Amino acid sequence: MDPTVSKKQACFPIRVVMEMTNLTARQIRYYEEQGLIKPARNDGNQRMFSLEDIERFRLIKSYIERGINVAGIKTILATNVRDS
Amino acid sequence: MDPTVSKKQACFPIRVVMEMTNLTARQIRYYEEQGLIKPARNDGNQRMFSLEDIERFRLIKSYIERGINVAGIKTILATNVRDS
DNA sequence: AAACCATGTCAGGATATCTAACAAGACAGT
DNA sequence: ACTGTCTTGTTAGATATCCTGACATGGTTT
Repeated sequence: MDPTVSKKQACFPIRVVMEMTNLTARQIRYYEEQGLIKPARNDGNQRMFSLEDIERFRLIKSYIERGINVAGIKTILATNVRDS
Repeated sequence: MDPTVSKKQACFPIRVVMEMTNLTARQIRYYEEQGLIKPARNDGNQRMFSLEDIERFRLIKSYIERGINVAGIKTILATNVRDS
């Protein structure tokens, strides 16, 4: 009865993701451009993010803060993630 | 570690609520206008809804479908809800 | 018939997001 | 020191979304 959001449900616009991750829109788009993440799009071509995406951004951010560059993160995520 | 959304966190724009509730934007705004619900607003004055709001809309919708009018729903919700 | 209720629809304006481009600081290699 | 690459900022123009207010309409009540 209580409403929930499944982890894969793409229901968050970029602004909310910015707030939830403390990343800038520029960073979010750049990480996508670099293939670290592939958010869904709505009919108007606007990015829509899931909780899984947000979790991934937090991971990315923690790696960035540890000084790992995008190429490294890409490799780490590729080997860690079972994309079903 | 896993990301979650608290029930009171206002993170859904109206379009997502439309999809999640099968209500029209007109209905959503009308129910607010009638005092059935009071969604948050972001800095740009756009409505931002929480999971609690969505739950409330589902409740409202079920009453509407049972033929109860807005005045009746208002009373029901007012007596049922403990607004902390 | 007149009034009211709930919703649709439209217009004009404000806000949000998109892509593409250029700028710039940090850092690496030469 | 120079050059190139990486990451992020910023800006511009276009598109998408959302806002309020107004009028329209079918259904119900009086």
